[in-house]
Amino acid sequence: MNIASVERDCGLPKDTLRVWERRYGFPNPLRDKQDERLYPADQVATLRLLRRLVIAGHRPGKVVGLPDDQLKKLLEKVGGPDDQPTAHEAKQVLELLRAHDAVGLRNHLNAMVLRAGLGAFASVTGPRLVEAIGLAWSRGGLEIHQEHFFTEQFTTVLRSAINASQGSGFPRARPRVLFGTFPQEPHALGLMMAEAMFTLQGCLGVSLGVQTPIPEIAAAARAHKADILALSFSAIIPAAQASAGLAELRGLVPGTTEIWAGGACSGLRPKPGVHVLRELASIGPAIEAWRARATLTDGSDGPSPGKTDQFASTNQGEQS
Amino acid sequence: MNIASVERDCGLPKDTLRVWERRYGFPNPLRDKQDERLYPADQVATLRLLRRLVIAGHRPGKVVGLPDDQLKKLLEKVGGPDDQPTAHEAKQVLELLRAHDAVGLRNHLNAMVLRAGLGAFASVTGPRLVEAIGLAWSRGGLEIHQEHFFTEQFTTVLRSAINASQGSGFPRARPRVLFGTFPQEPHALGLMMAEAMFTLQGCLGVSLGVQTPIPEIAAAARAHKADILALSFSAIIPAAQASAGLAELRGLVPGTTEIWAGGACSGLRPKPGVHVLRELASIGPAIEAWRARATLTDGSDGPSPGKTDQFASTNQGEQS
DNA sequence: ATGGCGTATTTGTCCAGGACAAAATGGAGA
DNA sequence: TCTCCATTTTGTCCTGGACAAATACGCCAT
Repeated sequence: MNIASVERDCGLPKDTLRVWERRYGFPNPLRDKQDERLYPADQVATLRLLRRLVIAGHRPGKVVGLPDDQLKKLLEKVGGPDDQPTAHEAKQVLELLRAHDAVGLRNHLNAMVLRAGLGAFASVTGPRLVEAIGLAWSRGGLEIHQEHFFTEQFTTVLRSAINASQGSGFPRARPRVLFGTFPQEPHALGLMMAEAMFTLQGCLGVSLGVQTPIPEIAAAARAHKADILALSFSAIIPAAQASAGLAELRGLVPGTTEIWAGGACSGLRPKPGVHVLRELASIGPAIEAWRARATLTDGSDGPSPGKTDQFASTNQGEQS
Repeated sequence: MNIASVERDCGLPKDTLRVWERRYGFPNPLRDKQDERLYPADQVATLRLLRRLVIAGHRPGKVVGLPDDQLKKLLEKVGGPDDQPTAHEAKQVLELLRAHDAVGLRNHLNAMVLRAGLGAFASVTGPRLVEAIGLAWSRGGLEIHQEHFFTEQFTTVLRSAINASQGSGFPRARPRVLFGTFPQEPHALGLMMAEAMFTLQGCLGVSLGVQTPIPEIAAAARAHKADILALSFSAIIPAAQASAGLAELRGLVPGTTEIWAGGACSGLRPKPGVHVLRELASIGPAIEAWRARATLTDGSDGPSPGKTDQFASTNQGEQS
């Protein structure tokens, strides 16, 4: 396996792979006749363990080079003790995942949506479930393909629930909302849960999907005459990048378009012209507030700017 | 904009950006105080044009360094003259896209599915539409965000059609099908259209989504006891990589699991243990053939291997 | 003990410029 | 017109050095 394949499969950049080898002596790939690195399968597997540990907060210098069994022992400890209520809710999902029961998983997720209602599912149950699955993965209790499989089923269930709720209710023309993520952000579930929350308020949202270049997001916002630009940030986005990207975006879209940012990214801070919604449940009230502002200013061009800080709730429940 | 951002936004690897600069004198980025490249926005825009031209078959040595207006002139010529029937079908969709009409686009796509029926849509109309949109993009007639937007709407419509058809019809337990793409392949539409074709035959398919590492695909196939592993390849996958990946995968899954590969990738060739389906419409007959083989061998462990070449149709209509 | 702050270490990303194989091109001969 | 071989083009990989941002550590004051 060459260095480009390892980069794709493990998510570790080429430069990082080379510098780990230089500094820590691991990985220790073979070389082909042109002196290019050839990574054996077992080292690639170890690199995947290492990536999980690094994401979980371990420092490369402390863990790179350790034998596999020690790495696995460390992995079991990440994330602290099991969160009881979450564990209970997620337990059955994990069991279905481990049993590879596609039909059962789909039915179970559908039942969860029906029981909780779409609003509670998208703002509370769903995020909690996604977090639990991510935690299980980082502990090594799930294979990558099981996480892919979960994502796919979750997407299907939530998407059809959104579609179903779109026709009903009280559809309103405004605010017009555009959804998207930055190019660094491949995580689609947080975005979709946000979309659900907006849909429940009668907004007909339009999604660009994940990983759209910032100038393109801005161009789309202008083209759609969006009232609100909703961006989702998972924990993997470095705080500085999120901040810089939001500033760039703020400069590219008209002042009448509000920017709402949410997600588990720790570096998300409210700034002039950028609202931060710490949890998905606050989307509903925020839309109501927007509409109140809109009618106040005659509703033709959206609300006037200002009153930013009412969005900066202190709660920090949500995750991507 | 630093080199990593440009890599993400333009899809050109860092090494390529540096070597173009060295060889052709373009791009010609500024430098910050640590002597690192800073790309101005206009050069990034030109790089996007260049990427389109290179994908369309132009050689970097001939086009890198040319002024923007010449590049745009070249872009208008790529893809040959308009394909008349396709152009007619896609015209309204393009108009809706250019008008940023979310509701209209959704309704139009839904109407297309209803008019053609899911089978014809997923195997003929849909691929043709996707190809026309891709062509329009490579000619510069569409912004990136418009293509994202189209993908999102297309996904939503097709996904709900698949869901709706899943309950009805004559669900059969076999064959069990697993869908996925290689890590290099981010294109989800081809995969989903294939999923639709399988679903119409009563298969309850399970999707891993895009970009799953090959060992993980194999692990999932074993875990789900898949009868068929369906892989989608778009034109961006180099022939050699597709071939090598399929060989690797073939060695990792049991002989009772068939591998079916399809898509616009030119390098896709049938080989021992790997079936190539050149067009989506051939999926239906192929499943019937599988079932005939399955009952022949008592249907408990799937059909015996062999009779590979019946799948290697000569037609080449499909695209990813 | 606890919290704030300045210094030291760690870590990821970038650079230059060379090398080479795979792919594409072009020309010669059948 | 087609096939085959030499030549050019092109992308990706290499080494080893550099540096800033992030993180940990030691110190002092409360």
